[in-house]
Amino acid sequence: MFSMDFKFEIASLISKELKCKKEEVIEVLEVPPESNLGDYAFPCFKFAAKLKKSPVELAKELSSKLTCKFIEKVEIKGPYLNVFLKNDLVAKEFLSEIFIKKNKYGMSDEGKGKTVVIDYSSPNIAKPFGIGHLRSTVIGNSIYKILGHRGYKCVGVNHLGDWGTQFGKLVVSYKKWGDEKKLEKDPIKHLLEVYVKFHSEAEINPELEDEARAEFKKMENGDKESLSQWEIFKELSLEEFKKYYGMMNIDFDSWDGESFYNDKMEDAIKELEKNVKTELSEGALIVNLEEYGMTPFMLRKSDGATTYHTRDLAAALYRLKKYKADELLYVVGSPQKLHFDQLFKVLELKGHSNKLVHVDFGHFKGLSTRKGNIVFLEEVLDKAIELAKKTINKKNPKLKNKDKVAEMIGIGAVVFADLSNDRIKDAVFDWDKFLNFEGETAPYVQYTHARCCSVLKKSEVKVSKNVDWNKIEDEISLVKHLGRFDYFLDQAARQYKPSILARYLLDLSSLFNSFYAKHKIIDDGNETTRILIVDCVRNVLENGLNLLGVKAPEEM
RNA sequence: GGAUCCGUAGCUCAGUUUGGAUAGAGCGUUUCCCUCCUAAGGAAAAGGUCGCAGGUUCAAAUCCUGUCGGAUCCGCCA
Repeated sequence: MFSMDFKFEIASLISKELKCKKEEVIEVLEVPPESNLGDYAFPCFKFAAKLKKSPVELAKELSSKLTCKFIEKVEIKGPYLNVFLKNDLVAKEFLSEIFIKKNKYGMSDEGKGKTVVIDYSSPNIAKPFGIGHLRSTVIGNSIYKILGHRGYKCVGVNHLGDWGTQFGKLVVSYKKWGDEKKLEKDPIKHLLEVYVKFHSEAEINPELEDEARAEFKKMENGDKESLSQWEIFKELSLEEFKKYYGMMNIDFDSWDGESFYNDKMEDAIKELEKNVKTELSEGALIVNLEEYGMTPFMLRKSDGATTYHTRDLAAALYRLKKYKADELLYVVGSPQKLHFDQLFKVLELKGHSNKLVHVDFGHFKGLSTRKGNIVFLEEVLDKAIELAKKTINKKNPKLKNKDKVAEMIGIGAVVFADLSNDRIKDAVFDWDKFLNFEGETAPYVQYTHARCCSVLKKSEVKVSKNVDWNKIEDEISLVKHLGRFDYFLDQAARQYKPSILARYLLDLSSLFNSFYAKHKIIDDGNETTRILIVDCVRNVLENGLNLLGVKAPEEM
């Protein structure tokens, strides 16, 4: 925010000299790749041709005229004009702001008055909560928090996969191979077992598929027996899912899953047909999307049953109406790209101009539920927590609340590992990546936070913003990075990429740790200023971690 | 056959949307650094024809075209 002001002021100085619009200068004014090249750089070659001068000439001319109270010096480096700001003024702007705003630092009213409905996590009932579902869950959760911080009203929807022919399969296979005792003992594992068995048996015996379809038809028609079986499966699954959500401190505003829309599909079709032309093709009701280069959007199968197209249409219409949503976000894997392109096109054809975004992400390679080849979230979290506990016992055996801290660290490591890379890329599941506490990991950032807390606790100095700003020297790169929090948050929000925030926190931690190793903070003649910086770093780290859904322990 | 996404160091990735200054991290490898605020840390070394080939430009990892690898999707599963 404040750094934008510096940029703005420099741009207006330059534009005055060049007699052009301020915006033109702002657009090209950049931040140099290295800090020894200054705070802002003006690429003279972008204007030189227009003014019929060589870039170097232009740079020379400008350099003598760029003076103001916050500019330390101006340097010509090739065709670039590099502007250096005065450290004390920069530090004063950034640090005072953080000190005053505390955990509200980085908030903005960017999204004020706008409601965004975010569909995330959305696991399938009666299937294990695998590591594959973790991505949607943690990415969605973080986007929910980040957008909230930027002023949006967020509605988090867990669109449970609790309906469809798969439940026909499940009821049929449970009837054939199910075991009540096994179901009681470990419901999800047992249901997965019979589900996998169904698929292997169906390969030899294809009429099983028909049987499953018939069973689901019974459910749709309200058959009590089938439905009560389904209820049991659903309840058992939800119980387990909520355990994980609790561990990760994730909650939803709505749990309306697929079954919720069961009685809203016919209305949705009618509603759509008011504005969009549908047609019958091979007995199925479709919206032809050929002219948009897409395959048809199928509303009803030839046997009269609705599809997930219909269901997602009904859900979208419901969300737009009920929450008066300005934006709909779907945090769903990239294999469903086409599906959402189709859905968005149909909504557009219906006349909706809302922002519709498929926040897509790559998947873990080589994992598939149908083949029973799956990594369980429970196992990953448990192992991470266990390892964290071991590490604590080794490194800090006197720590209080060991169990609680181990949970913060273990879960943090897993969540962060999944968030820190660009969501679009496919990932190879690797235990070492999730169970690593060094380098670019949550424990690294958490450790940095704990270090800050420790210093603050030991120092006798009271944190205050009445410090000697002239004593800012080596600290300046750290301070400047603190000032960029707003920019990176904005980018993360705009691109729906928590990874941008995660990278920022890693960089901030790295800068702090370098500083920490090089300089003493307590009893070094400059304690008041440095303590303020430590307090600000701590504040931004905690704030940033929270927005990622990771907790920041004070000791570890 | 049609469409989308990915390809950067031994491995995992930033940087590509908005083209600019010697392409950055982490892991692993090789050295150092705890009588001093938490070594889950810090300092340094080694490691790259940015898949390949063209094109646009004063300037390309970044934009365009082609091509090769890998992944994914393409109406009666969700």
